[in-house]
Amino acid sequence: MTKQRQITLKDIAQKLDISVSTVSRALRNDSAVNAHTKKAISRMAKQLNFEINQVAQSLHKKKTKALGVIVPNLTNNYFAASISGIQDMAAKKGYNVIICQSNESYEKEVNILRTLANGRVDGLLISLSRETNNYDHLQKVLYRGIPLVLFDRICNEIPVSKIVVNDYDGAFKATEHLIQLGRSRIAHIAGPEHLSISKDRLNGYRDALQKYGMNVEQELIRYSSSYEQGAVEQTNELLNLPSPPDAIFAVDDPAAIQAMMVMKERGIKIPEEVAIIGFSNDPNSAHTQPTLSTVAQPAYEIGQIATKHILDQIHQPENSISQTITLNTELVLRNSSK
Amino acid sequence: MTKQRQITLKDIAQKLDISVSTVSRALRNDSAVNAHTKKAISRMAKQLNFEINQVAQSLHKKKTKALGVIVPNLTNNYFAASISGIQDMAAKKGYNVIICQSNESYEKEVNILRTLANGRVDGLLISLSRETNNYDHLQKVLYRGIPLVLFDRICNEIPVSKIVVNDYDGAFKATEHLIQLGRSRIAHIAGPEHLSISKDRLNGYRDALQKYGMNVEQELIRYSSSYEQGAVEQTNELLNLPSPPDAIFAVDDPAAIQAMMVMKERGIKIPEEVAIIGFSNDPNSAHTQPTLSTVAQPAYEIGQIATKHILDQIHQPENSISQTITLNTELVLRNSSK
DNA sequence: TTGAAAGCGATACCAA
DNA sequence: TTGGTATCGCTTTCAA
Repeated sequence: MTKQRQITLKDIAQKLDISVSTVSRALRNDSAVNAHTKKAISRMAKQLNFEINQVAQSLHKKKTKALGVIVPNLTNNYFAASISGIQDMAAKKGYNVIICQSNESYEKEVNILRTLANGRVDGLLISLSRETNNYDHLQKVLYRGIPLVLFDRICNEIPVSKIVVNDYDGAFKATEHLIQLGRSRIAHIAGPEHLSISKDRLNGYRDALQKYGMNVEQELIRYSSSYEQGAVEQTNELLNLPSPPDAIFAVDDPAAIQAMMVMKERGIKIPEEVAIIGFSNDPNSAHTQPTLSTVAQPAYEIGQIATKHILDQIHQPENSISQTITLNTELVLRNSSK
Repeated sequence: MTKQRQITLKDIAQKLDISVSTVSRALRNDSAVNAHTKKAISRMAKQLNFEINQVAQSLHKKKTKALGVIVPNLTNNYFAASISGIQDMAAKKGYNVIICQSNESYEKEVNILRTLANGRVDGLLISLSRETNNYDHLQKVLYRGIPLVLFDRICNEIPVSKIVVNDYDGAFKATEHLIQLGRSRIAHIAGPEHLSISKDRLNGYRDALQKYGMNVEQELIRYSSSYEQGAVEQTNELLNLPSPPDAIFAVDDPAAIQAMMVMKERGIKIPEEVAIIGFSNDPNSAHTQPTLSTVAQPAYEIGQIATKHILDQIHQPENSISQTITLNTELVLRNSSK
């Protein structure tokens, strides 16, 4: 199989003995081209199997028709769903999506951002790694005039559009639900301390307790140390307390599911002894035993909305203002909190 | 915030009153550049916050340092894990990954392929949509000399490297396991008919039955019609048979989980009345009630290997031969088949 | 060791 | 309606 050289405008021009400019115009359906010429050109293009070179086009137009996406982890259902939303919306608008995962590493995030920002993409959608608590890399991208939108794992230090769910409200509702179930020692398995989602969910939890006149006990709030197995450790700590919790609100479904595994191993009855509720409505949560109550986040929609925003910014950079869009969550009650 | 113009080699050259060529050489650490000049250039580059324009570089080199990936669906755990493997390996070798989903549509797959192949990527990794049974679009890409590797959802009609698991063997082992459990009416919830994975798994199922002297009954083999809810229908059909099955081998875990839901609704005891086993070792399968037996596929590794292969082809197109790499599966026995 | 100039492929301005 | 030419930013050959 001989590697076929790429067909260019020049090839078509030479075959038809006309100029490259005319070929270019004709293929873009410029009205200032004779109908006959146009027809001949498009016929020849088809015959030669011509496909335009997007790289050359990008260089000239300074537009790549590509969006960059950086997420902590692709295998997390939440991010997979968001990306699916991003990808569908981008495709609809004629954009490609370059996806990178930071693997929860700040250093990787910085590197990826640097390479993506070098003319490869017209805009960036980012969900921050759990390690990220310095935002110079984002600031740099902004300074270079590249549109940027944060989603889910955002930070408040950077003035860009952000798409999030109402984490505070979701956490509040989840905690309130456990209270109304009659639980009195409600623990919280918290997320990485400096992430805004962790803070917001923790605050929702705290405020719900306070609204119902319950104490916020520090020993019932546990932060994870490692990402993968964090909740295992936290759950064990909670269950080992002299006075263990009778309910747990976990920062996300993976954490909740880990907690459930620990409790099952220890023979603790869910929800009779300990009720539990997660966050994110991971597909897994509908299949656990017992099925897991959770707070549903519209992941796919977040991806779509974030994409719509970045495209708006790309197409009309002048009249686009940074705004934070907060979507609502929904309590999904299942058997783990009955 | 004023949009900063992109810094180019020319800017550095002008500031230092030297030529663009020298700047280009220096930044690539060409030995034929005076050490002093080099130092001055790299200092200036840093000072101006210079980042090379990859699009211009790509145009010249005819290399984009990007790989294209097309999968049917990003939210499927199997594909998410494969992509994670692709992405990690690609990043390690300095490549970006452009990810697209065909949403199981042949038409979309063709379109995506067309746009990606236009100079955007140096190679393509594809897992075919369930609708795809014409391979002209792949042939075209091959003819244009763009390296191509198929993984998981492959076809045998195109002479390229393929990375798959031993679907036949996995299915055989799964079916054999059900037989050894003492089950006598073992059904198969099959995948889309023309996909090679469906065929191979079906054959493994058939041969296992035959090896043990059991009949292959057509009524116990059910193909899904729609993708999303296919297994629901198939399961109901099976359970409504005059003589329903006492075991089910499902083409993948999502299908198996759907089947379990149907059986639970109908009050059928798993595994006492009907044992079930899936395929792919989806993370969900460890959390279902009962936990789901399955056949584990090394999704992440498949992604890594596929990427290694495409990179080999890109770097040494001459001595790369098309080969099919078959990875082994592993039986994961849980409570749904005890 | 350095510079000038051509070229990658497409677009757009200015002339004709 | 068409063609010539400069340009996008970088690389590379040829000459100096």
